[in-house]
Amino acid sequence: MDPSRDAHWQEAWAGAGLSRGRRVPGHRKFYALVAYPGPSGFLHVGHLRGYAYADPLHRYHRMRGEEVLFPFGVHASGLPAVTWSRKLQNGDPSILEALSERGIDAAARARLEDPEEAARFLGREYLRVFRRFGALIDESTFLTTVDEDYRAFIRWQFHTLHAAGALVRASYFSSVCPVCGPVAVDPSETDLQSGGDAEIVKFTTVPFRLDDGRILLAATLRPETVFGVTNVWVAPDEMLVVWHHDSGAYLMARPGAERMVEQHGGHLGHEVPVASLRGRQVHVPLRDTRVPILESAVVDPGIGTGIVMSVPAHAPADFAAIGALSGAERARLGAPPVLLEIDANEALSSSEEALRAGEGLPAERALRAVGATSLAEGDAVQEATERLYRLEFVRGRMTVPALKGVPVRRAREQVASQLLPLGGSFELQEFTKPVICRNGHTVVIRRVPEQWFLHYSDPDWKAETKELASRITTWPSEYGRELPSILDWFGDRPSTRRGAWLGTRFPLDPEWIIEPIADSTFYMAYFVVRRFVRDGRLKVDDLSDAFFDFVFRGQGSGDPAVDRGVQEEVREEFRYWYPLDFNIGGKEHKRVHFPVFLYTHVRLVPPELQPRGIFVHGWITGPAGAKISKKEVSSKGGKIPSTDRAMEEWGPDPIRLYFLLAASPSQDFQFEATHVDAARSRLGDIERLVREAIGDAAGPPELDAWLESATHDWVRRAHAAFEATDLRRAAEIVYVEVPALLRRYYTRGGSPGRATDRLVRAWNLFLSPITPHLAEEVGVGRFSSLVARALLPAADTFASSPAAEARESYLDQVEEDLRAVQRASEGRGEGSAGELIFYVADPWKATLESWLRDEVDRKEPPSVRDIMTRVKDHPELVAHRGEIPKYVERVGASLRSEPPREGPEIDEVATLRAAEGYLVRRFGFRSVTVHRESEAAEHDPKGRRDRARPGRPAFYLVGRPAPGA
RNA sequence: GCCGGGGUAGCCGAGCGGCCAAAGGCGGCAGACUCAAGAUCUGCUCUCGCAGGAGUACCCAGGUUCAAAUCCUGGCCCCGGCACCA
Repeated sequence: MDPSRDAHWQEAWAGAGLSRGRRVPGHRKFYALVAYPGPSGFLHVGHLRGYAYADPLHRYHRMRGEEVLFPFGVHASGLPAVTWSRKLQNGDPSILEALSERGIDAAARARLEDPEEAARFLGREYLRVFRRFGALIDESTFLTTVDEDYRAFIRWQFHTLHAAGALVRASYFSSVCPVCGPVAVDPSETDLQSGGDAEIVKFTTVPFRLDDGRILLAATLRPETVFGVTNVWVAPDEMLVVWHHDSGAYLMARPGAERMVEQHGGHLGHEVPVASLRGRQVHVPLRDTRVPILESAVVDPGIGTGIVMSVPAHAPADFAAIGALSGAERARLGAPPVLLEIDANEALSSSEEALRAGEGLPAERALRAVGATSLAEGDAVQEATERLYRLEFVRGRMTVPALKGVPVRRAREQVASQLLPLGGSFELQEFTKPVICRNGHTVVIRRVPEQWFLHYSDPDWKAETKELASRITTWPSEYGRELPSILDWFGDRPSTRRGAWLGTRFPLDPEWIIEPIADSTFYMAYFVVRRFVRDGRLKVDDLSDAFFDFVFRGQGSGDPAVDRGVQEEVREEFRYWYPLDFNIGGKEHKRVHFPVFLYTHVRLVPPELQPRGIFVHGWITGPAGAKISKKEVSSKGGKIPSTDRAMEEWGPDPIRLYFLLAASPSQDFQFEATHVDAARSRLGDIERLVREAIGDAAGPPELDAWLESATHDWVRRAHAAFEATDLRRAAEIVYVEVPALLRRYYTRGGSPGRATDRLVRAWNLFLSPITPHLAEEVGVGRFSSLVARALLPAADTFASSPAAEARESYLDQVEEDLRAVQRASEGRGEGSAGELIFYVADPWKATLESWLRDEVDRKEPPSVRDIMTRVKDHPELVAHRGEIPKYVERVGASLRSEPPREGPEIDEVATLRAAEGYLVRRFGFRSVTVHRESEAAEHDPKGRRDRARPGRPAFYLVGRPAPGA
């Protein structure tokens, strides 16, 4: 079809007001949306996937006569728009290019340096793209989460949640740039220059007291190994610093001390050179013993506190460091104690076994396993450390008297809690690698006191949410099974933060801004109200708590200052569209957005208004399943085209069809331009088939009956697939099966006429949900108004004829057999056959096979003996008793793996005779003749007629010599 | 580590106990059409074949079953999430 026509139909839909959701009392409704996107930049085709499912669902329901609502907004909260604006401000070339392509002049561009403006701009841009994609979005709902009316809504939501006891306060660790404010540390590096893949490690600090009362504060990941400490390491020639906290004074390296201040307060004091500690001893906590302070390069002063407790038996690095000491020093330390053992009953993997080979301390053996001998082999020592730690953590049990038999993972917690009352034991968090913010500052982890949390760990709230999760429909259903464990794992979440973020000020404390995940959990309800604001029937000032209490919860009588009638109308509107039928989103929402969406609805509305469904789709990936990178989306060489480029290249319908057919919605798949080409050419075929099928002449009655019946069947199945939101199945039926059916009808000798016309009318309508532009284009002249608002036919519009369908599948089977034989004879170079003679099985064989089938159903092996006993009493079969044993042998075994024959009996002879002309044409035979087995003796030179089975006629291909032979 | 998802023909991907040598597409081969190329259409695309069949196959190794790509056990490998990132 002509791609320039796409816009024509989009305007026609808009002109007809199709996208506008209307409340029609008494009509069924369908309300679904795609989880709104953040304004992080321009879109590529991958972003359209959710809409490729959402729009067909809406269109399907519209064509069932339901009222539908498909809203859209932009989740401007948080950093994405801020980051985008900053990039624009810094002259990011790809943004500048995209803007100039869209005709944005310098003045308009300058306005976009304001993040809120940028969010609105990108939102309108997304709307334009979705319109171009053919999605019928109700644009009167369009909002961003930084609009004042939305903020009023969010303030109400938080007042209400607070009143319901859903908010609590506690301290919290947050990644923050000391200059720019909070940042998200994640691999996408939206907020960062580098270090997005850093992980957070949590050290426990352990105090080692000097005789003078000062404390060396070591940091460890394995507090339980305090029982194996032989000495304390410090970095040679370093400077330590005193950290004052409460009444304590702790010595440690400066970087760690600074982290301690961030995370636990206090302040730093004077410096102390390591050299001044030389030769001194410290007391080991939880043990009545003293160990020496030693210097070693094993210590990196940047990690932890720069003070390391040495556990040579279990830490390969410590063992290696001891090896570098002088003999005298080593002698002073004595034999390092072994603290734990690996359960001998545990089955170990071969790599784990390797760690334990040979003699010596565990650390010694681990070093041997990786082939390291000295501290200089850093990577190998590191590997030994990681492998040994993992093994001991997962499989080890303590052997020290105080903790005998306790699994290491439990001992770790126990020791940590024993250390706590001693003072000086803190949690110290740090990144595994430097994290640098967008503006070049080093990101730190800071403790935020009095952070507001949403109290998702509340057992009652959680239980109610799990109950809701068990009621909703999920696609795929696996997600429904995952949800309970996700909800179990779900803990309290910070709901506010400070910094340069977009969002709504927290009404209970305007110092804080509501956190982006928390302000996007109930917005489905607000879309309904938004339309009234947009139409000017409500003003921002009208959106008071009293108003929302009434509209969403039916509490009170609304805001006295607002027109009563309008409030009641909004309430009605909300009651009409709610509950939400589907929340559609990518799999990234599985553990964050969808759970909080359920949680919030549980708190705010009664069960009958709580969500009905969640639809999760996978991602479009780059090669090898990797996440799409920036390079791949880049305008030139990128494999993933921008939305506009894709629309120009293919138009919306091929992409929509490609998305539906390429993979199951829940799976990730790689974008392949050649596959979109294929979808486009498939649509070309379909267009031709639809256009050619017009006519009103009757075809062969049996063929027409079959086509009619097959149509009954696919229409029924297509409805079932859409109703079950099995969109891929629906697409398969409409775009693969139906064209194949029509082609088969022609091959079988049908031609365009009344029968194809009827089929194609239904087909044309079914093309509309997924490829709406094509459906309109080919529907011109066939339908008086837009296809998009016509009603889909019911299956019963078409007469079902099991007999006609049985005849066709019989013929299918016959053709399959013929082809198998032809293949074999062609392999011998015999060329194609000239004559075809059929022998149709005698009726007694059907009786016999039904007996065999009985035995199979009873799970008995077919037995000649049993059959022969039954034959005795059966006059019809007695006559054939000579042939029966052979037949049972031949057919009995294969019957087991054949499906039972279903459907009505057919007249094989008549069916084959009716198909004579077809078979001649199809296979190029000179002639086709059909005999009953019992009457075929003189026409069966090769004795093939015995092979005939009910439903599988025997045949003889009278060979014709190959040309030239 | 924990929690998910996966490993299917040259490639992308359906299937998830018997109708499976495995949908659909891409790529490849052959034929039709064309002066030719492209586009389009038709057929083929694991191996063998003594006529509708046999053999080998769905990561590997075992097991359950009359029957396994599909169920179970154990390996190996890949991908994602792990907390504020929507």
